[in-house]
Amino acid sequence: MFDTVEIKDIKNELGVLVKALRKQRGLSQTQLAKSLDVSRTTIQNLELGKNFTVDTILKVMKEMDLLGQLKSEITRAKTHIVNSKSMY
Amino acid sequence: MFDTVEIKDIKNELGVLVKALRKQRGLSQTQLAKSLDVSRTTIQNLELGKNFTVDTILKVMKEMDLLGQLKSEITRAKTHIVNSKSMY
DNA sequence: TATAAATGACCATTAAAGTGGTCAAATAAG
DNA sequence: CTTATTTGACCACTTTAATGGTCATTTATA
Repeated sequence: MFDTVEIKDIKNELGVLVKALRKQRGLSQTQLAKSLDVSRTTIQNLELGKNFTVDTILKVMKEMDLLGQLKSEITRAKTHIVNSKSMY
Repeated sequence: MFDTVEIKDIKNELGVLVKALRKQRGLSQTQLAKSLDVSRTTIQNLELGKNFTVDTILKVMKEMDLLGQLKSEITRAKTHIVNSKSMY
């Protein structure tokens, strides 16, 4: 019914998304890296689906004004837990 | 109007969320760490809002069956980009 | 088409995440 | 209350993400 989503897939998807967001704003990897105070290699690895830290992805999301939305999602998830019966 | 969300805040929120999910399933840090094949220290740092890698959080989310939802969110975000005029 | 800019790939080095261990304090269970 | 379990805090060590650089190839621009 639902095929299993792999961690590698998610990292690849995130990379593609970051690249799209960057292009949308007309920035090169070098420009984005500079404004986030990270190296171009870090941006490159992120976009290519390698492993990276949350700090890196959150810096990108902050630059793209996506932190508020993320916080909302987390709050939503938390509410969902509180309202659900344990099941375990 | 909107107060700025800080990266540190998001990491703290994520930590609280992971802890809640873990408790919901009645697991100790040691048990969760073992099932994800990471150290307890890694789980502890994640829950306490320290820096960590995406692999770590994605392992947790996979265990909690949250990878499908995350993929949906990413797809949604991508669609949003495609449909929006550049503005930059 | 020629030229410039951007990207992917690689490499040596540095910084930091992850590991496995211990111990004291907090929480849960008896 | 007493005991057992869990958790937060450290610490030395290992692994790996991040850095800064170069170079070849792809893509955009004049």
